Amino acid sequence: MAAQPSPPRALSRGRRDARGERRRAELLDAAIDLIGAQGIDGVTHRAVAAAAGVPAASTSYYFRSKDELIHEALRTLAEREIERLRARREALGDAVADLEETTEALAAWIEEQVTPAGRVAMLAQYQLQLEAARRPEAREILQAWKEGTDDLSETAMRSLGAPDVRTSGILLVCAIDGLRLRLLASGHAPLQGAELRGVLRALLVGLTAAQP
Amino acid sequence: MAAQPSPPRALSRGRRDARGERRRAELLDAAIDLIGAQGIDGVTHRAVAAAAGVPAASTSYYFRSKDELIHEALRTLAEREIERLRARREALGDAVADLEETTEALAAWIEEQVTPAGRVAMLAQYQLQLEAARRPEAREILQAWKEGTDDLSETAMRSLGAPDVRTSGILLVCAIDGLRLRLLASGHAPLQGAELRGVLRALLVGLTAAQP
DNA sequence: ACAGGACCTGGACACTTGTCCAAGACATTT
DNA sequence: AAATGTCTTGGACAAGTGTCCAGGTCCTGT
Repeated sequence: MAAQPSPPRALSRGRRDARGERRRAELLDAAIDLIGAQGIDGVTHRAVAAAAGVPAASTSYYFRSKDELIHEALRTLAEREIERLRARREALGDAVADLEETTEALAAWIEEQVTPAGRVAMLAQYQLQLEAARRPEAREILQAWKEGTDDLSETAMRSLGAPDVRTSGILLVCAIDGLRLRLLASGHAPLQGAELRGVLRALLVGLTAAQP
Repeated sequence: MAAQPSPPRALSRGRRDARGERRRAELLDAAIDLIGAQGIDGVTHRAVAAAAGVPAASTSYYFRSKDELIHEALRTLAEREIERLRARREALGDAVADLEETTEALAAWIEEQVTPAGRVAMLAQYQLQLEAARRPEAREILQAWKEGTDDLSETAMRSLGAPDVRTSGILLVCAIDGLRLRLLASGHAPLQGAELRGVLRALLVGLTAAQP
């Protein structure tokens, strides 16, 4: 029996090469796009490889299994979005804010996400939420994300002088989540620019005024 | 050439027999459960048949294709939920309502849906919404459903004396949708009985008070 | 130049899937 | 009881899937 060299397959952890890192990232990007465009079950080794423009076996080289590929893709997506949230939160700071500017910021934030480019990320996020309803591993990924949105939302409500920032923060997050889902599902935007701002202003006013 | 008899396969429309109707309904029930428990792609001919306790070929006999099976299942689910909504709406009538009773009704409505039994229907609904973001056929099914929820929601806001029932109605629906999704995704209920009622009361107060 | 490792990939395997068929079981009408 | 149309189902098929392997290529350090 020849001395068995350390098995070359299925490394996927402990990489060294920069090329490898890059290709791995490309595969994850392709997987995220696929999740948004086709749903989680649209993610197959062959589809991901084709979308990334690489041969089929690559995905098996960089990921131990399809589950790991999907998991890593969702984790990566969450990481990015959390970073975006953190940046916004940073930009907001602790300054007291006007109702109008907050409304405008929110509307812009939402409209930016309804962009074709943003759609993918949103769809992938909702996919993740449904996944979380079923699999605890996904719940873990979602946890940090949720903290990010809650934090940003609380900050916004605090800057508006809301009495109970926790409750109203959660409500704001949920309302926007529901709004975005509605925008997604109905295809055409049911709430245009001015009307959307009206709705958001009403929501903010309501949440700010409410006493627990 | 023998005279070809009318092809016996793929009827799926134009049934006569009552047995057939019953089995078809059982298959649809099984499919709906599967959608809730495993997602839309958990629906396979064999899985549906197994869940319904019938041989595998049955599903192909009653449905022209897997797509038709899924479509019919989603349609059936929507039909049922719309009927539930209509009944609620009926019960509400046009009476002026107390903030407390509306809060209580809403909370009960939500808590009823977080039941294991209700979870399946909720999950299936969100699955449908994501499907609608991708396929126009699903959008059609969702349309009637959305009208039902909006109608009920507007009625509730009107009975509370809200100034703009359309806007606040939509917001109420979206907020509750977001809340339910959060409940689903986080597994454990993050908003218990009393706290949930607090949040809902705040939301209703806010929406009622807001001036457009 | 060369060795060693990481990277890369064409091809193969077992398995699941959607769909179909042909033959039988059953009910109802004649 | 015979006929007729529906229901029922075991089995088969091609297509697609996850995963693996054996051998290749490329880069980096010496």
